[in-house]
Amino acid sequence: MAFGSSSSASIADVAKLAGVSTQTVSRVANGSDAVRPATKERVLAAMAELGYRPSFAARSLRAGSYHSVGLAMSGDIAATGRRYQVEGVATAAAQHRYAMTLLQLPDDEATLSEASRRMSSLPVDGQILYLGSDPSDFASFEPPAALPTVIISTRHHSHCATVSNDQMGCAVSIVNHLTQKGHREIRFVGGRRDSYANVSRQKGWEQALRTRGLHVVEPFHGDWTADSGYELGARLAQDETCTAIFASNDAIAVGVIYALRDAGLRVPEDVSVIGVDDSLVGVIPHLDLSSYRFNGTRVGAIAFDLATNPPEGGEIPHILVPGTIVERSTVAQASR
Amino acid sequence: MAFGSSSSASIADVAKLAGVSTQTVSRVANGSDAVRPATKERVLAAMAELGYRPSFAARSLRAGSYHSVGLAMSGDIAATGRRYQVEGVATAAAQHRYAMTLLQLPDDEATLSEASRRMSSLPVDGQILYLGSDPSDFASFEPPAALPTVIISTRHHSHCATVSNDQMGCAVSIVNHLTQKGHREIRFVGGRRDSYANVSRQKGWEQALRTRGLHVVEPFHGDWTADSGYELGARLAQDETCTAIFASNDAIAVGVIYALRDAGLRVPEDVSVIGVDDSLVGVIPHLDLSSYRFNGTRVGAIAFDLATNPPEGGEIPHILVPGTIVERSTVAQASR
DNA sequence: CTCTTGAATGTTAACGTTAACATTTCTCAT
DNA sequence: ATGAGAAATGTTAACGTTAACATTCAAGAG
Repeated sequence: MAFGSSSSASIADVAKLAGVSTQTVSRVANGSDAVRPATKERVLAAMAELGYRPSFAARSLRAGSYHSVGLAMSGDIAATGRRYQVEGVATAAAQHRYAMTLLQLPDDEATLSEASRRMSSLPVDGQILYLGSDPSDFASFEPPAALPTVIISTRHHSHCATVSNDQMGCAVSIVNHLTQKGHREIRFVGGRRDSYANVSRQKGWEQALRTRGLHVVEPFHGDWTADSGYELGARLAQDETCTAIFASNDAIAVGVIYALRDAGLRVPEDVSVIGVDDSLVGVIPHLDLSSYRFNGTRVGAIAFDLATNPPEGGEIPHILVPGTIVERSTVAQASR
Repeated sequence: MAFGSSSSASIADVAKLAGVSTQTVSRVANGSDAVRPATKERVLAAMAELGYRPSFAARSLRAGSYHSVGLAMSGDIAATGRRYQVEGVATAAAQHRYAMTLLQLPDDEATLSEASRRMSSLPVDGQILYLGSDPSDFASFEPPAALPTVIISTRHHSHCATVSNDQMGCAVSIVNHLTQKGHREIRFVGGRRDSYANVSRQKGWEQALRTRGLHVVEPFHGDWTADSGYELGARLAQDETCTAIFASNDAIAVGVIYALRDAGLRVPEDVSVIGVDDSLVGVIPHLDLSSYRFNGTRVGAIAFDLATNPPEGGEIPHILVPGTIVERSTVAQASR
């Protein structure tokens, strides 16, 4: 058992103990087959005895790359909607045997340039910036030449590749889904007005309705909670013509459903309700809620690819990843 | 604008362009005040022109440390219960201006030794291992001498510092809370039997009841979902004497509440219900659920401390971090 | 004008690793 | 035995940075 050796043993210490050159130790450490089994044994024994740990610093200095991708974030790692994308990047990295360096920024330093500045001195070959919906320097930010940069953002950026969930597409899909079931009076119930995602969903909904020549009723907005959904749902219950409701997230959808039921309407027989994020599975008894599930895994995978293997020239990519509808409860239009 | 320079500029390139020595560039890069303003200007200009990015590899090779902590995980980063601890580590790291290297392991490689082996070649000064509830090599694992190791685990380990949420303490607190309100017939509704957390909570509940000489009724177990909670709640509704229910998580608690109400009981007037994790805030209309909230931030902070600043000798720490009860709905015992 | 002093800048060496090349050792056909 | 060729191992140099020390320079005192 190692004893008192303060700093870790280097390849030279191992070499000396095993009676070989450092290069041979290096070969063993990297699994080269050009080492005699007997020698290999001795080296491995020496490594074990000294508790040898290869120096990442020296290796990557030599190699000129880190085999690691950086992810800069502000706010909660695991807030709904965010978590799957973070997980997606981590999974993509794991699959490529890359490490991932996570840099969490305090909210008051959550700008692209600050994130990039900090990331520059970390061991990463590429960076993925995933800040709040709208960092203050979004337009003016220029990525460092030495570090391939990807922004997770619904907005297009003039210098950086961008990827994100397709918020507009989400709305269009949902409207599609409902119209295919015969619904023509489809209302939108929004979350916070200052949320980019919420605004995009509303925009997509409105646009999809107009394309089809359907009736657009000015939507209500709340604050993403079920209680706010309930309140807005109670108002919508007065709307005699409405047969389908698109809620901007699942909590709102749940609130709306409860309000409709409390107003004597049947869900889904009278009114179909669908949410977004598919975040409430298993959490409410006897409630199967249809929802739109984003594909965070794919967003993460694409962000990883673009950051570690940036396209040479040409267009700057702006990729919107579609999700899918998880159908559990909406029904064909019925008369009310 | 930089143009075509394939690999990043080094300190030597900057020095040459600015007409100074590399040491002066180094001084500027590290904010030393022993550089004349005019010189500093020239160096900064050269850095900007070349898109200079300091080499993490060279710096840490020189320094002998990485200023970074590793977190190895298996499974979902953001599963309930896990997310706050991950976030806690990330936050602690950010506060100390450390980076965090996240290593995600596929489920079939989720052993402590594999995690440690992979982490050994990453740029970290210490590692935090946070695998599933019970990795196969928990008992036999020996941490590498060169890498301070902390395991996030409720179990005690003979060679590694361990930290975790105090599951037993959670149960004891909840029983305390309910007995203080006068409840004496307190039932437990469990999640999955193969979950370490669930088993600990049950054990703590049983122990706390016995200490007080209270009646212990053999608990039901389900699968963590609200539907399973509903089913078990429906059975408990038959239990005429029960006045308080401790559900092993919030979804179960919700299921139980609905079942009790459907059986004609009032919650909380007839029966108080409390859950664990405080995970359902804002997602169910008009439902304020009392819950036990773990202190993941503190678990993360302690894990970070132990990993980056390991105690010299003496006892191997095993720290259980208590959470707090978030009281929203339980009431004093009433007759039924 | 010289000397002293301190500020500014430069030089050297070392951190641990591995690609590229050089050397030694082994194996086997003659 | 001998030499050719292959296999195993060794040597050198370079990756980019900065601490420690060395040198140069500027400014003020005498």
